Amino acid sequence: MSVAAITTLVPVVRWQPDARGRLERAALELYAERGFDATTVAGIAERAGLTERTFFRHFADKREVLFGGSPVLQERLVAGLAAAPPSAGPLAAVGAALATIPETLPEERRAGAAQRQAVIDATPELRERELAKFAALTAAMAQGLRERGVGEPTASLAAEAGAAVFRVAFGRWIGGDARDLGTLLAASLAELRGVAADG
Amino acid sequence: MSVAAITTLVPVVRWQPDARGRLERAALELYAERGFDATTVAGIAERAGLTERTFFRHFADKREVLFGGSPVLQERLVAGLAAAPPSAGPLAAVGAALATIPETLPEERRAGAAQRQAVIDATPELRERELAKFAALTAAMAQGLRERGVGEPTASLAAEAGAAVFRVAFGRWIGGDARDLGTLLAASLAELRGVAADG
DNA sequence: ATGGTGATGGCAGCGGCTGACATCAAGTCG
DNA sequence: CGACTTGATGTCAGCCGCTGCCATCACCAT
Repeated sequence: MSVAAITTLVPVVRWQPDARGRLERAALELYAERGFDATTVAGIAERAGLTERTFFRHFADKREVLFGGSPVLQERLVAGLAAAPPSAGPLAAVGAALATIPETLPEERRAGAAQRQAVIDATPELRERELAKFAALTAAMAQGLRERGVGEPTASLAAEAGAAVFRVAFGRWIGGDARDLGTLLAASLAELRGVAADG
Repeated sequence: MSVAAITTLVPVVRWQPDARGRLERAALELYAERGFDATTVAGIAERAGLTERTFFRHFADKREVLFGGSPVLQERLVAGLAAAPPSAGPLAAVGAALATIPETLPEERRAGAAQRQAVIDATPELRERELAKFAALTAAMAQGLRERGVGEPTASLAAEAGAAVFRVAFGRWIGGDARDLGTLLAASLAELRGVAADG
């Protein structure tokens, strides 16, 4: 038996790629199968072919593993705000930022997003974390608006409005609305404008 | 030595009163002195003259001990909504509900509220819990408005507006604004109305 | 007296999370 | 080409949050 054959029996490369992604997928599967409370971090790591200690090197805690996409989304939104034409008003700039979201959440990810949301909705601890992520997102957008020269409280209000639009559109998207996310975002924003124009 | 004297050496009553309140005070003190993370539940219980096990009979977890007043506040707000005259519009009803808050948070509690808020602001885990409590409060107010016949999305928007007003007024109150909480709430609500009337 | 009730204590144990140290493939540089 | 560094992972010990289970015992009703 050659040396090459031996080294092939044992992993050729020391570590399989994308440890973080494997942990995220394993966690979502287990949370969906058994529930969040009945899932142990050791169990997640085992399914991912890793150890518990490694899990905590990638994620701060057992909840955070479901929110790995949050920083990406936040960066995109802030970048979208900065890229909006200077002439655009606060809500128009927010709309431009929201319009970049489908790049992060294309149609292929709809089913996965829905599964993830079902898990979150079923677990108080995860809903709490989701609120915190939303608050951070809203604060970042308010900051981005201020950097465009928007004053307070307009910046905070517009950011809150943007968050509300996202919530509504995202809920429709994972709820099975046939329209794509970009269309839903635009429609929800238009509805908000309609409501604001009334009473 | 009489039997009466002996029973006085050892506690006359089996348990000191207000175990829950003692735990709340001990926790706030320790969180303020050493920080949330450096405080153990066993330490809180010890300062309160109880055991760790008893702490968890009164509070679901280490964070919840700072939010014992939340259900009371929520009940008052919902009751205030229900008590507002039927002719009052959504935001006026919310204003009437907010006006009942100073009964729960009178001037004497300002210093304690400020200390508590400083601890919360210094601890991510506690800020997360605070967000959850606020969300619950907002949902309860939206529900109360719906029971007054207010439709969606007006009910949710008015509830969010009420929460924003409370946040602003409360922040000013614990920030040392000389006006009392009732005045601050009314002023903040008036400012919101002003903003809404503009662009 | 007798027995029920409710708040608390004591104890064992799981699991989340952390610090410290070891391992070892792959890259870097002389 | 060999020594040295780097970085992702493994291993282990240990604290602490949190829970289930059973015991205790003042108080209260009958």
